[in-house]
Amino acid sequence: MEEVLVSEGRALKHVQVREYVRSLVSGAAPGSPAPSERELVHRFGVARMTVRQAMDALVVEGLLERIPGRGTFVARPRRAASRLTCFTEEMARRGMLAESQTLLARREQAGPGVARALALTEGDAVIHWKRLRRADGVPMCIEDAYLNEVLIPGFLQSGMPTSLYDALGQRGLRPTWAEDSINADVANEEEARHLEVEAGAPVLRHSRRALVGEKVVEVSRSVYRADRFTLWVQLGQEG
Amino acid sequence: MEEVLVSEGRALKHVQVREYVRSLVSGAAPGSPAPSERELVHRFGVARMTVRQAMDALVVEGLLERIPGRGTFVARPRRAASRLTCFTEEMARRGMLAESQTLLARREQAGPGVARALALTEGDAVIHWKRLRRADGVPMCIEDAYLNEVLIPGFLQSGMPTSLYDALGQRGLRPTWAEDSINADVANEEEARHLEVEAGAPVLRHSRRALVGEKVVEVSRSVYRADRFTLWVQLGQEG
DNA sequence: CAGTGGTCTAGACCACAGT
DNA sequence: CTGTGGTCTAGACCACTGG
Repeated sequence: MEEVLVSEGRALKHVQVREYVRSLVSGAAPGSPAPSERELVHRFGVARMTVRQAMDALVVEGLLERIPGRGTFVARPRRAASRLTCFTEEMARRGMLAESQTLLARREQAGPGVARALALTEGDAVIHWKRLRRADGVPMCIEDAYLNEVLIPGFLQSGMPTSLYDALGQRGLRPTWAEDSINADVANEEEARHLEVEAGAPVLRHSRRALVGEKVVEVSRSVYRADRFTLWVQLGQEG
Repeated sequence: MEEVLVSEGRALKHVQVREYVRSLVSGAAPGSPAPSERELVHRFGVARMTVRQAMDALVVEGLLERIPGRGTFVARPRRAASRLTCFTEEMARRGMLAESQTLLARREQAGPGVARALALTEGDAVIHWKRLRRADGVPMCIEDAYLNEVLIPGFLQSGMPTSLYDALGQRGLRPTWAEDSINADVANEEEARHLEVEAGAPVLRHSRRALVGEKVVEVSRSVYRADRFTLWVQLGQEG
């Protein structure tokens, strides 16, 4: 929760120590030793509690692991639940090149369904963006998204990005939460034409409601070619 | 990581403070104030850093929230990612009654694929359990599961449970991690017969590899009627 | 203004690892 | 044995909040 900021002001000591240690161990192999607390006390001329505050943050973060009597070490990366990604990022993760062909991109007034999903009032401005998505040149999915216009003024004019979540992130609006539903269906005529399959071919239908904090930034429906796409989810017990 | 234990020994002070505060706020409404740090200092006769250590743990845990200049308050429950559930639990969550018809339940020797998935050696003993699952009487899915026999000796003899994860939990083996894959397909003849749909009807295919710690306890493939079942997933940014 | 949490100091003793 | 992290003390000053 505590953050950097204050571009000119002096940095807090525990932040200095924390970032120093982070830079030391970034890229280090799991199991590598981090500096001992007392060594950092001498190097920075601070109290040990200050060093511990710095190290605590990195331990909670999962970067370091303490072993009493031995020292502090780089933790092996904890199993990570599925990252919240958009199509572009997901394809990149799979080593594929994502391309995008915009079928529709305009400002609209929210209808009742979209307004409810975006937690807006009917008639509020939304951005409607429909794209055909390819991976390594092969049609993969049709994505039909609505964005809350109030949160991203000038989005349509700013040149449409490739990676939606990356673009949102640059505005501090990268989704932190998503509610997805997934089911199976068969392609209708229009979908089949775009996806270059036979009508009636199996498809995966994916709906998403993406939030940043309490604000809904995106709702979308996507239809994926089942012969080209399998969804992967990794779930942990906690949150 | 620090834990209670030492049934006879004296409890650590920060643990005493932590558990005192936890008991105070358990059941309290979000936004209710917790005792101030200095109040706890006086009540327990400890240093403020000790109190802060206790409170820090509860803040990291998500139970408390600090507001500088105001105080410490009961946090509203953070959004929870999808719980790791089995069919029985998932149907219960939807307010439906899960029933189960065993199609096959026996001890087998692991074939190459199952052995790899369960992190065993080919020929190791596994439990093969195939069931037709109904919700409110309607066929919903066919689940074909393999369990690591070594981890659950006598499972077949102990009377098959309704909720697999509940039964595993009673042996301390409730999965804490799952790797799922989901895609769309059409039902083959046998599946269609069991699910009481036409062959070629859309279905959702769901594979799971469920672990507790580092041990793989279950691998399964399920096929769901797409007209009766939609998968829901809630994802957070972190883990 | 008084009260809160945020940061920080300069020590201390303990249990435990490894040599 | 030395060095490590785990715990704890008794203060201090700060920025911020609310009345």
